[in-house]
Amino acid sequence: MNDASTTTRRDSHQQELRHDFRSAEPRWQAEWERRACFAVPDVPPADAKKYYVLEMFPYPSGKIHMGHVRNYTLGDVVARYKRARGHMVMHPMGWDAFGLPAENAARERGIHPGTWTYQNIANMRAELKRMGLSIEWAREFATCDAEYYGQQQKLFLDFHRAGLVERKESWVNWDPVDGTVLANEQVIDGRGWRSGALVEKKQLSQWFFSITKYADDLLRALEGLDRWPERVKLMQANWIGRSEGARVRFRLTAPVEAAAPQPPIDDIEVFTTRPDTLFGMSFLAVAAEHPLAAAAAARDPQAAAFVAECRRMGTSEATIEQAEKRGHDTGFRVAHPFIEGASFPVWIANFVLMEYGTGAIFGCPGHDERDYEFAAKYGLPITPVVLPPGADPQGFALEGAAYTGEGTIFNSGFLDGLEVTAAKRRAIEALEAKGQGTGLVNWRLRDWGVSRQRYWGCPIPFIHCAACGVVPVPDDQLPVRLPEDVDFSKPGNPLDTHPTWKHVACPSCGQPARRETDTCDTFVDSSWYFARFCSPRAAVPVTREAVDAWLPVDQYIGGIEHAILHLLYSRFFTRGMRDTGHLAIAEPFAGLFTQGMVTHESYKSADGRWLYPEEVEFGTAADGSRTATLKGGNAPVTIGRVEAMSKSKRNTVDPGAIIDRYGADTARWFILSDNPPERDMEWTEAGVAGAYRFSQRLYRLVAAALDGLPPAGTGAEGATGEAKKLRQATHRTIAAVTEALDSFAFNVAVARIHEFANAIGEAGEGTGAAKREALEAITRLVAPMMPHLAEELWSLLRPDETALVAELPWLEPDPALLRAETVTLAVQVLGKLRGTIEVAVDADEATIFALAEAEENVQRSIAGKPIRKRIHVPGRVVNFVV
RNA sequence: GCCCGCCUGGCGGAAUGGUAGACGCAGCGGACUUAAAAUCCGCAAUCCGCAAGGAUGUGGGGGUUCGAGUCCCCCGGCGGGCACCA
Repeated sequence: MNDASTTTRRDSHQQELRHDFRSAEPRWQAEWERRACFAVPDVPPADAKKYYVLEMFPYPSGKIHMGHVRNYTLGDVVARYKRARGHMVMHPMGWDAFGLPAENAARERGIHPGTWTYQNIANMRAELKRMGLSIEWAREFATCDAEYYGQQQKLFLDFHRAGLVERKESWVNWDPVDGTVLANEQVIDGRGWRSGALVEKKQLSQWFFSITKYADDLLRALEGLDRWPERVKLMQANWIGRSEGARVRFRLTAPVEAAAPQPPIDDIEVFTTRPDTLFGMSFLAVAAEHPLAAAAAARDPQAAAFVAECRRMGTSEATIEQAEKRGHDTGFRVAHPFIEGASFPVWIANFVLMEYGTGAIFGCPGHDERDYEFAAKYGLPITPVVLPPGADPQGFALEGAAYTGEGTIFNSGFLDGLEVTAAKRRAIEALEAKGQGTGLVNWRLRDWGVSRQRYWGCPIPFIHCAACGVVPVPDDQLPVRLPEDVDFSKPGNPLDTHPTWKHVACPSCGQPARRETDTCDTFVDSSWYFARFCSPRAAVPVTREAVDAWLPVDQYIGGIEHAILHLLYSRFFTRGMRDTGHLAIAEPFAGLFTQGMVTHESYKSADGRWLYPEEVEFGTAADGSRTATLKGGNAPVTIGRVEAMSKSKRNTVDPGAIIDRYGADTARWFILSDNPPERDMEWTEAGVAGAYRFSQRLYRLVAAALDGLPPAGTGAEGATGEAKKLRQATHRTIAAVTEALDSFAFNVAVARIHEFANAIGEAGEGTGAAKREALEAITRLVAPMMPHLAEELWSLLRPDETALVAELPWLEPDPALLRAETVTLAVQVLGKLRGTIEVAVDADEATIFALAEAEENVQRSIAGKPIRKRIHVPGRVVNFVV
């Protein structure tokens, strides 16, 4: 099979009309670099229109993948387009360089995490540069640079001074064999991924950022983010999870001896959004981590066994909620706040989360699905207290499920007859009057635990002193650097097991003390990097003049998988930095675009092995369907599903190989042309080959026309006939591509450029100046997408021009050429298309109706029936109702 | 389990509530060539029909409307997130 890398020896004319991307792409990249086309000052001049384009920075895994290529291509189109529109564009790049994979590499291959990371960065930087991105590399940094994480430590201390940092107990996944804390993804079916040991929950004292202090503001401010996708705002709102309800105190019928040396427990607090259903209560349930569960476990081995079992479930909410609902009756009982003399059993339940509300619920199985399932399983009573509209209170019974809709309260004493909303209010009033509870707004959002018991992260800058407590590291001792000499052969956190690193003098009293050995969650690193880019070498976290000028990011682009956590943490961090005087704004990202994933077919050999695409050869079966066999043999291969590219499925395509074979412009063009950027795209060999053909066609279109073109600058005004038609196509395409780029419809922009290329190809002789105008226009319209080819074409069309396309302004369409003289209207009868008519754009309605009615096929459909209604949508449609 | 999306020809997709399928990929036919590749031209949702034309059609079912891919309700399939992967 022939391909783009085969040098074909044919007549010299053909040879001449072939775009040699291999020499052109590096040449233009060097020229952009030489002219510093993409450099901007930290503080732009006052009259500059600034525009900050940022793609989510990559984790330096070693090689760029197609997801990166897609992400950075999208961002680069925006950056180049906005620059052409007259903005001063900042477009930086860096590395999200701390994290688990570097430690895994260290354990598995004995390579130092730092060495591994910086090698990966060098590789990936070179690969990204080959894409021809309009990035200002002078701003580059990695989060594992001490210059970066040292400034992060300053922010940590500033946040601490501002009351945004606290220490709390929290639960982690603990691997008892490896002696390490496990990430959720390292827990597989309840076992540690390396040791295979059953994972336990363990309580540790950890560092937290007080994100909940901003819960209300983080929720309200979503409204103002008018250039964010609605679904992302919705996901964030649900995550923050504001709910109105009540805190209810249930008195234990007898005090319970607490497990730890603490005063006995005599009541349990519950949060509920349904105080209206209190009369439907049938049990109370606490989380396995609740003090009352501990008290039960202390005196009852069965309760202890159940609590231990819950501890083996891990900390992931998905695991907990998907597990079968199970419980254990503690034997304790609580009194009902309203029903004199009534009491209910207290259970420990595996679906109650300690982190939400108070870690305890009251169960009303009649009107809550989870409570219903639980009550049905353990034979607990189910009393309906909400009567659906129109139901009969005498004969009403729940049929196999809870009723969670609106209705009227019954079986509920003083609440009877009230609607749900009114009953909630009345119940809260009654609770408050009796001192048994209070109305309350509760949030699902929890404080952000940032402690990680790992080496490859930003050290948390505190020192533990027996005498002085937890003492901040003084500013002049920052950064707290990671030690270089670390031993990954021992279990546990290498910082903790390091012989000397943690032993320091207390900054306050000078006595021997211990350094904090926890490092930061890597989400902290990515929560302010966008601000650091504005003044990347500053000796402070950010310089005010730079961030005040450049922030917020005007267009942020990245994967939908970050819709909640990364974006929420960055919004929190920006508020924290504002309140500690580093910034003036609250919202970091004015515009957000979330791209889809890159997918590919997967392939499996007969023995069930995943195969790389380059190991497979394709053919066509007798029935026309595609077949696949192993290359260099004919062992059958199964073509599997199209799914997200992943190393484990081996359905990956190496961007480097694609650029070698087709060039960066082709890769970029295919990615943009395939589908809308917010959707998942499928990488196909045929698609990229098609994109390559188009790039060559464009080159031929220009190169073949050169000899016949009038000199540059020849006016095309006053053109008639063919030439005018071409000029209309030119200006309509400028308008259409501009609109498409403004709305992220890059695939539509590509389609319009294809149509335009067809129109130029069809344009007849004698269109001289109009043809030059068209070729120059198409060159400049493709420039954000295929920047190297555009420079090459521009140099052919304007050999004497000194400016690069990258330095030219965007084109403006001539409104006079956008107008049409006639318009085609669809003519419908009863909403069904029966014909079309061509009318002058300014034709009056009577003329249009007469013309439409006269149309032969329309006549046949009306068939003499009287017309009851005539509808005319100007420029679109005529509809007759008969 | 909970929250959020997506679903249109063989494939990717286009379409301010107004001619569904633009444009591209793959396919088929033709031109060029000794031949192939490359290139250029043409055809193409499905079914019926020689044609004119008709019927069906945007995951399935229902609704609103003169008119629904688009708005509303229910269902199905696929995907993202669920707080220590990044």
